[in-house]
Amino acid sequence: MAKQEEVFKKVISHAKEYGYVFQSSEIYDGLSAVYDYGQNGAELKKNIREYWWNAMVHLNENIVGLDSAIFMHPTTWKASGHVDAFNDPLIDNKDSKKRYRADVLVEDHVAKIEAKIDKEVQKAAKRFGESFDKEQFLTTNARVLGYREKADTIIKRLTRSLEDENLADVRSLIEELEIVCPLSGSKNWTDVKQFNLMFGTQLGASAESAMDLYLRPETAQGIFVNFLNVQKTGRLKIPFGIAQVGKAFRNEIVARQFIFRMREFEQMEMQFFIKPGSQKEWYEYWKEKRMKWHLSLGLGDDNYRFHDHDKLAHYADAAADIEFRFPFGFKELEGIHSRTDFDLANHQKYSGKKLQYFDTDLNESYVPYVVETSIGLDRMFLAVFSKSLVEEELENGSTRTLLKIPAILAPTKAAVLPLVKKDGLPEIAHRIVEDLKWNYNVIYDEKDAIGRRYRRQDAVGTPFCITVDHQTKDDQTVTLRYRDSMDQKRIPLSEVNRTLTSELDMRKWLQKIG
RNA sequence: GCGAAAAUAGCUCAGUUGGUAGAGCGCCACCUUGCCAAGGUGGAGGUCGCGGGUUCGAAUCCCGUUUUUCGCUCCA
Repeated sequence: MAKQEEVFKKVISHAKEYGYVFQSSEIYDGLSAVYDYGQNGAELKKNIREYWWNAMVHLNENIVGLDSAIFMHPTTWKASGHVDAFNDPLIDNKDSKKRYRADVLVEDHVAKIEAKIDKEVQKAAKRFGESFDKEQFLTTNARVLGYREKADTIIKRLTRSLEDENLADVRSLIEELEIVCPLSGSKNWTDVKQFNLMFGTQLGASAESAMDLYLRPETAQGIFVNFLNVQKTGRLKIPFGIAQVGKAFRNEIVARQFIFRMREFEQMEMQFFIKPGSQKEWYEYWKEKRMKWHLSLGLGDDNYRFHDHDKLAHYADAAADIEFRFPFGFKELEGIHSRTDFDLANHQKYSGKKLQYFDTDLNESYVPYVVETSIGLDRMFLAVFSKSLVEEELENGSTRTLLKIPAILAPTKAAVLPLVKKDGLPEIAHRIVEDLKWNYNVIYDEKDAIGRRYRRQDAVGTPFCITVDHQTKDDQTVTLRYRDSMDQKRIPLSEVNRTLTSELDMRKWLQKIG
């Protein structure tokens, strides 16, 4: 455990030291759970985004892209369920220091009452044997009716209090029911506090005409509300997908673990629209497809695993996470959800606009079902970065700090280095940079001994070094040095661009997806 | 949000019973070397997270606060 912590600390300081991730507003003491990406972080993030976009949008004929706005009509969030579900009334127990959802505490209490009803039913069934009529018993037995009424009254009062945002009454309810903390058995509760996980803001410059808005807590809804626009203008036939990358915002109660859980984060989501009833097979299809995408980067197959959800979100009929072995353990990296027609049907209901697809094969209209893949770009960044950072023991006993980011994602693809900064070598090196920069992000470095420059590039994650020496002037060859193996080979100057092209060919990487 | 720990140079850290801040690495300039870092010379960089208090005097003691990490909790 202590070792894990050490590794994670190293990841964080390396990310800062080499211009990948800085804390936001650092000169003002920082802002909690908000981070900025530096010169190299911006490149890595962009490359991950591109790798995803190519794999999803360009390599699938039936998937198209979208870039919808962060602001959306407020009703969107009613339809999506976020207004209700993202508002949690929470209560703390002062003795056990545990926090609970107040409504869940009450619901659990009601469940206990309902368990008593079941018990009565079982007892009666035993007593009456085959002549037992369950329906009749439930509607006539005095004890059962008493329990029933009690349960209904509680739920009604809870529902009304929540609707009226009367949190004081929720607390009174908990006290009147003498609900105790499951852990400490204590009835020593704090007030019920409301936590809104969505960020609010206003549209309109003057206060009177302002409209309350939320910053989107997920990008998916932008896809759903544009479903018909895209389908019709793109002449798309089911099954088809819409993909989008963009910022989302959540006012997390606890946002922690570096860039793993931030208040402002970036999602890469794809909503795949399908025929109702086919969700099971598409859900399996995308689980497998997405896992292959991850494995294509070669970060280590045993660092990934599926985690199937038992408890499902309000919209889903099946859900699984792809978990990654982060420095602090296996955690969710991507989610694959079978969302049924929950979102489209609700938008249809709230907007009064038909969101249906006419299936020419079946000769009928229906609201499509949706299978979603949703990956956190920042989490993917952390996965790549943390797994790439290694300290390597060399044969001579020294250690080498190495950031072996997959070459396709590396911020800088190659460093061009003159062996010495005289005898015309810098000029040749500069010419190489001039040539390569049209295709790749490359840098020039002439400071310090060549070995040190190699190590510098190792630490910042540059996969290739191209070294110009005196021999270059004689036979037009340079040394190509590989970051991971430290191997070097001589190649003709004229081959440099082609060699990089082959090493960095997205086809070569993405074809592993199959 | 509760509890614990921490915050000193870009990074990692030292700093004695309270007496005006140091190292290593890194960075910059010049010299030297020239295919796997840590040769030489010179240099830049810190109101010791921030704000109060105690004191003749605070990086050091006290209170508050911010940020980070860990545990609990939460996580569509």
